Amino acid sequence: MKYTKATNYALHIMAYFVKQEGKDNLSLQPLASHMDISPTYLSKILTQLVKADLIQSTPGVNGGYSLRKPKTEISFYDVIQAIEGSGALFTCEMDENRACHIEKVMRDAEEKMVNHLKEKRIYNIV
Amino acid sequence: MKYTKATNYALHIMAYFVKQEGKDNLSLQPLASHMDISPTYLSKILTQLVKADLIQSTPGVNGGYSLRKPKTEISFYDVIQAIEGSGALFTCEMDENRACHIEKVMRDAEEKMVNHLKEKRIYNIV
DNA sequence: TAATTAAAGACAAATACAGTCTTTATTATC
DNA sequence: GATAATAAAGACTGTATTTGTCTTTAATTA
Repeated sequence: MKYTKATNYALHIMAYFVKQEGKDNLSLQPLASHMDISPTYLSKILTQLVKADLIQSTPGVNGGYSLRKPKTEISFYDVIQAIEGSGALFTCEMDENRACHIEKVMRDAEEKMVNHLKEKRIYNIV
Repeated sequence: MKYTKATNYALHIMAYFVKQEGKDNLSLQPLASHMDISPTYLSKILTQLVKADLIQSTPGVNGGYSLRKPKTEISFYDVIQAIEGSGALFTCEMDENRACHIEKVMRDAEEKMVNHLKEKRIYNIV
């Protein structure tokens, strides 16, 4: 569970979709102006959200993007995982074979963070 | 609280110091062979631990490094902070002025991880 | 004074991230 | 069927961070 700028964009984008739930498809250009991101960069992030089945897209005239699931089912974790994957923050590459006690503590710590992100839903903050 | 390879080295180094507590100063070369890190790179990490007052160093013949505090007082957090500082993992740069609700959730999540790292001591795992 | 040790800082290579540009594929409308 | 509007894909560049090396300087003991 690492974070980049794209993570932040994705979370803000999803929050916007949750706010606009029920309205028409949102297309790239208006979204880009509203979020103040370049359309091409935004496009890459949206494509990742589509692949993770959080939103759906339709090309062509009147196309755009819209939520795929009920808004109550979308956690912070879901969104971040869509962008960053689910790799651990910390990996010990020293004691290759045997279990590393340090890694264990670090993973347990990260798990507490992740659990919080699984509990919190996007609609909790719109 | 971000992590790099240097974080992992530092934690393993401190674990070794805790194990060796009470023995003579450990100097760079033996430490480097034991940890399998290049001496010059190790030196940079040790210098950071010295600056954070976790260990102390003495130059010259029979010099080296040794623990600065009672081993029961050294948390994972202390070590990581010495290497990485205490910057947050996640920062929202969008809503410059007003508080960002997304950032709030992310910071709360991180805090749970950090609290775990403050509770766990190095001597717990040696 | 010489030998041993740590500290500091310049430097290089590798990696990851942010962001742009161009081309292709799909859909609706005329 | 042609055209316009839209998303998807992929190559590419610039920048920042991290890892690691090398060289020089400073401190301490014998």
